Amino acid sequence: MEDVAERAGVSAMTVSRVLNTPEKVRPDTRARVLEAVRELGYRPNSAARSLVTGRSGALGVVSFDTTLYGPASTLHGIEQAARTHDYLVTIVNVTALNRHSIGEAVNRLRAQSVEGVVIVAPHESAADGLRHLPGDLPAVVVGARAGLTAPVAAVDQAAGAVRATRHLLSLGHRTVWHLAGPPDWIDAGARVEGWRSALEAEGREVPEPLRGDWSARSGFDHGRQLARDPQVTAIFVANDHMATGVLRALREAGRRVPQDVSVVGFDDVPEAPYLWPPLSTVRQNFTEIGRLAFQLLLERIDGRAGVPHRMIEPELVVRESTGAPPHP
Amino acid sequence: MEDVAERAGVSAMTVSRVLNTPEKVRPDTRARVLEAVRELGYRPNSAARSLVTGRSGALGVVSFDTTLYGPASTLHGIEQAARTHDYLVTIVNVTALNRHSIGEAVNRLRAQSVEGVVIVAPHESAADGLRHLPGDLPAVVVGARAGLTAPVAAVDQAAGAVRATRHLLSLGHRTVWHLAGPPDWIDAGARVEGWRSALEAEGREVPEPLRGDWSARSGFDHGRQLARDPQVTAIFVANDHMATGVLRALREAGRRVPQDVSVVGFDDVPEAPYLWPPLSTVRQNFTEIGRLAFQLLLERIDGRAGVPHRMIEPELVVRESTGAPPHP
DNA sequence: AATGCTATTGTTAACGCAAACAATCAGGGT
DNA sequence: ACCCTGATTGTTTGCGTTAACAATAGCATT
Repeated sequence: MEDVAERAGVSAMTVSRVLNTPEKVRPDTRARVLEAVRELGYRPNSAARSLVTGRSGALGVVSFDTTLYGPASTLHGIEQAARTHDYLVTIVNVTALNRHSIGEAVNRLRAQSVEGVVIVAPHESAADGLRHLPGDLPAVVVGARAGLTAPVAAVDQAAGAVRATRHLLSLGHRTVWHLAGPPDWIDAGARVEGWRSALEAEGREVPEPLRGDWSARSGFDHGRQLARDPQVTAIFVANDHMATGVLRALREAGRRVPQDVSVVGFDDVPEAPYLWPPLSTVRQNFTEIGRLAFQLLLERIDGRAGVPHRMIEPELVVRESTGAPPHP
Repeated sequence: MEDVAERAGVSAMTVSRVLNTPEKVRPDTRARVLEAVRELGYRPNSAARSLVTGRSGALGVVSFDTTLYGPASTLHGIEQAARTHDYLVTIVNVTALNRHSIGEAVNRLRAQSVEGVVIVAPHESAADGLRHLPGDLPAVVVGARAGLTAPVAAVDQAAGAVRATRHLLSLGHRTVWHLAGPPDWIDAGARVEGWRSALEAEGREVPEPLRGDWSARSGFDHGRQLARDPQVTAIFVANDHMATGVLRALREAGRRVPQDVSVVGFDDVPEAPYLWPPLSTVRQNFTEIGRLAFQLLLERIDGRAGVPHRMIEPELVVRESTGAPPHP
């Protein structure tokens, strides 16, 4: 910086001003400085800058397996929003969501002086870790239950499940079976609750839900079981990947979709319209969640606002995997 | 740090040593210092540390849309490997891979003092940007053609295409049609070349390849066209998502898979075994690519080695979407 | 007891930048 | 000509850490 200053015939401080508050420097000197910067290929040192300002321009994201469609999209949304505000995003994947692993991940990020963290924590078991977040680091949680000290951004999973279930009932099905996600996942639990409440509101029988693990494999396995029961005419599957497996199981068992059995998924993955048949599903806007999480975090970093909890409404997308039940 | 030093009755330098080179400090003083650190809740300031050491402990990853399965998995592999070596990973997504956008992304990362960058750049048009990388920043490229100044880690796409094509020929098909990826993608081009060379090596007719855009939708669209041609008995599709669309198109046209038409995909996405029928495909180990890229980058950062180009061999996975051609 | 080592700890300075305050400059009014 | 004001630029200082060197302590050897 000193070299630049000398070349432009000004002091180092003026160079600093040109870079940070250009409007406070006369246009002609500003031009001289910029020219010198260009000629010397000068790049400010971010470490020195954060040392003195206390700001790093970096955010942390703690996530469970960003290979999954949901977390990957959320991360993408966060990164997009962060980029427009000149923040960089640093990620830490955790293989388990418990108090220890979350604490460690947050500490690693904090050691890098991130200004705040977004924790994508859709597990019940993460709750403990989330309650013990350091109080001095701005944090936002995605997809957790409310009631934390940190703001939460989430999709209203239960509402989505209600819509899926009502849709199937409105087509004339007597009741709706449910292939749920793993017990520890908050989203899975909320979808079960939504499904159950929708059935109960109409006074329908509530079958025992099955438990999958989100994978197409588990959808296939449980799908075979459901296919054997002629009573089953409508299935609400907790995500599209499992629904993919269910579709295959039904087909192998000779049950046609949607003539014999209707299927609704959850997520609306990009392939959903091109499965066979095109899958009716509940779309959650992960990118929007990411954007929202970033907004909340920014408010926190800037010291604004309290502990808002924001819900995003999911949207039912009706395609060809749902229809009226067969006439017996 | 001064406070910790005082509390432990040592100098600040000793505190620094306890944290960085604990073996150089007597066990009892080390214990005292650690105790003081704990009591005061002291955390070293990474900005000050990198200011003086010139190392930040952060890597950058520039990628095109980490929502896609391949880039997401690669990123995951990089992050995993980085974590075991105490590096943190900062990501920048770019929406286009040209010289300008790559340069900008790299500059943003460099402004944050990353020690090196991995560029996931499977586009032909990225080549220009990759040739103009700053020479003073360690960089590794994933999925580009060789011939750069930076090391390249890539899956041998052509070899995978050869395997897929040979597999179909060995089942008795006269020739193999190809639904390729977008022209600008290096992987797409390499797969076309592999497919073509495998056909030519056997003296088979080489049909005009179709061009999709990786999406299930484009697979569906082109699949309908292929389904109309009774000559078509074997299709090599450049990725699994498009193959998903092709399967649906064939089904709608009344052509059975694999009895009438065989289909091979590429990638082996987690859902591939649960499509209907289970998809034969070429598996590329993205996680391994990520790990490899990190290794190469680490060598670069540590000043070891030259410009190695490493290829990973993909693996053909035969499932139920391929079989012998129909007897005419 | 003196010597020479090694292990351990301390002191000084510098990393590159921006905050706070100080100085200077240009113009407007009297 | 003089003072006042606001705009612009400069000077000093400190952010928290570690590298480099200096000093001391501890111990074995003669």
